[in-house]
Amino acid sequence: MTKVTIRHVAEAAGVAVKTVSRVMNGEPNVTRDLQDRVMKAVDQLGYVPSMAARRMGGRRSYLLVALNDRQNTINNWRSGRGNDWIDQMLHGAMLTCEAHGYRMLFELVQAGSEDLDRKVVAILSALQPDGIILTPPHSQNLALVEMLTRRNVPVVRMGVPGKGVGFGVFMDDRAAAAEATRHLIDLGHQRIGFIAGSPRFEASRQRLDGYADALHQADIGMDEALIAPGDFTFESGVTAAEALLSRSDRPTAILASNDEMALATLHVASRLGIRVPDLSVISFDDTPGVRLSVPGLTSVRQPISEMAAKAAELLIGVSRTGETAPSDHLLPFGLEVRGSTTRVT
Amino acid sequence: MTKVTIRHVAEAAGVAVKTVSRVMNGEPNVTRDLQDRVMKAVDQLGYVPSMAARRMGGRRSYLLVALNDRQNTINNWRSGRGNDWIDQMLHGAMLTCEAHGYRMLFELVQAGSEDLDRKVVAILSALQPDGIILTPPHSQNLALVEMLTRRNVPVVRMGVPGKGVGFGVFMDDRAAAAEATRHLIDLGHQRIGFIAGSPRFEASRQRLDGYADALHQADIGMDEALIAPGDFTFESGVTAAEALLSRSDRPTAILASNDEMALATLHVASRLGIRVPDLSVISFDDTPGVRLSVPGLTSVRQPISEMAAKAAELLIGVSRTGETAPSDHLLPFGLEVRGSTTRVT
DNA sequence: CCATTGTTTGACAACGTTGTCAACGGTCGT
DNA sequence: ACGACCGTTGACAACGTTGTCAAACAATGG
Repeated sequence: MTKVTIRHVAEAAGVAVKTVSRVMNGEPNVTRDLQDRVMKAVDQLGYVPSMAARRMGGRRSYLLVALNDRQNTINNWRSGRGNDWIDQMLHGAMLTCEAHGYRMLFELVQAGSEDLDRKVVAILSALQPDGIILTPPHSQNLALVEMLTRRNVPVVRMGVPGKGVGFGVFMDDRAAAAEATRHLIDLGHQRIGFIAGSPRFEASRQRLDGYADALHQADIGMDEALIAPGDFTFESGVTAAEALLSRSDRPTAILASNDEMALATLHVASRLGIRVPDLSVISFDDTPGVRLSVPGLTSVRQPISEMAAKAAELLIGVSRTGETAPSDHLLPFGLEVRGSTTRVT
Repeated sequence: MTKVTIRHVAEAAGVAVKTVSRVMNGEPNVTRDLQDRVMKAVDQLGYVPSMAARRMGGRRSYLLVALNDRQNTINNWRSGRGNDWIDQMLHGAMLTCEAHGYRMLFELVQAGSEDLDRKVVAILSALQPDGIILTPPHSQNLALVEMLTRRNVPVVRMGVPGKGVGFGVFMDDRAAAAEATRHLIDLGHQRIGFIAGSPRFEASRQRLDGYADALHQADIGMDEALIAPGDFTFESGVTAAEALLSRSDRPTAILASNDEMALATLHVASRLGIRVPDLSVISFDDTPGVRLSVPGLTSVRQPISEMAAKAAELLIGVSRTGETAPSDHLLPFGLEVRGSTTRVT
């Protein structure tokens, strides 16, 4: 019932403390016989090593830290509430972490704050993680990435290419936007509107470019009037949708740069008496709510949990073996087709 | 650039290591003079104590663990994706934790699993947290709570009354259901349907009881035919809504036991050609997506972040001072009125 | 003025693990 | 048969902090 330490296991198995340590860490050069004796004692006593002591004795902390910003995200929900990322990341990285005895701890830090560096350094000092995962918009902060690299903390940047500065785990936003647009074209749409995202995020430009790519490839002229600015908020989506849908030559389909603005578009359309067969809407991020809208929203799924799994894998790999992996890891996106996109009538 | 330990601070300030420790922990019996010298050195060097070493040396780990179940929740989204709790809890507890140098780590454990006890014990052994926060349905698991208590780990149970077994931080589901129902009655509704939740959760019964309370209080007879079973999934909401809305004497308003089933109800209503003025819908949980539906869904907001803040406060209090607080902490809910509830025509 | 009590400070051990290094015994090559 | 080498095992220090205890000193009461 009381605490079980490595010493208890060593005594029970009749071996040295260090031997138990070796077995627990899967180190080579332990005979089968001792290995079995130790494992038996471990099972019997229910021994689990203390992370704190591991960190003290050795070089690893068995801890990964994910740096999130809850305010400045692409796909947060209206009025700052709710952000799907943390939940999905945790879920995605769980298996990988569990398999290697690692944990993942989330830290919320606002990207704009003046003392960001100080805060991050404090986190490093207190937690001494074996690696750190940056989510947008932190992952775009090159100064931050370099500071971490200087301190020898392995870094994964989510949502952007690594380009040699830390690991990058990301999807191809441009290709995704192109595929989404192509999906609309294949359904017979010719006038396709676009609601842009905040220029603060690289992904915004990528998505616009992909949209342009697909139009160009299909020999559809790009009409600047069909491109409306937005900043990922519901309100900006309303404004943009009103601008697009009140035109006499209004588009028959709209590609919104995130779900929130797409839902705003549905909202406006409904108010204007425009129903889905007459307007298709497609968007980015596939956040949980979109499948529950009426109609369900077709959306590009960003592989957040897969990215997190890959991120954990990379960091644990570096921490375990010291081996360095390639910098860039491109993961496939998914186009989740639902009721909001239909063949043009 | 290299690691700054307490020894460096002690040397810089010209005091003993233990004195620095005292200052860092706000212990009494340190003269003003030394305190200032130490703080100056701390600021100058950017010293932040290592959590691991703190855990090794002292009795505290400065770590709280939140035990979540991602599969079996009231307000998860369709097909198991997305759960608002973790994000909100983290956000809610952040300030409290930060102020006391604590961290919060989330662990995902499935409630049904046979080796739940083993898993939890492993978490305790590895992390040695100063307290543990259980979310539904774990918070209902009395055996689990007792096991933790036996091991002297302070426990907060979220979403249920503590009743002397650990702390309970919760809202009054029954009162909330009553208030929601009353809201409908005040709008002139007399025939009010109810979609129940899974009996696996205590909250389901509470909500039904509250519904009954309000009807009774308003002298509206309860029609058993207006109560449809559900299990918190979108599909069950569809079935329930179809049953309720296809009646010749269909209700003019429906209270659904969670958002997902409410959205399903809107879905079905739309399909049947019933629009909002003719049907009001209200629900529980106020998950992020509901404000984006068309129309926005009126919902009872569960104070998750406030509950998490309170939970952290309680656990940190016990860990710091050893003082024990009252067991039960009732937090107010909020009724978020949006477009889905209107005066009966 | 002394005994007593309380306040401030520091020396040192302890926490549970891993890194380092040395000792031991066996195998191989000559 | 001997030395060199390798695989296996263990003794011991180290990690950075807090708990314990004692020393030095100041304040208080008789």
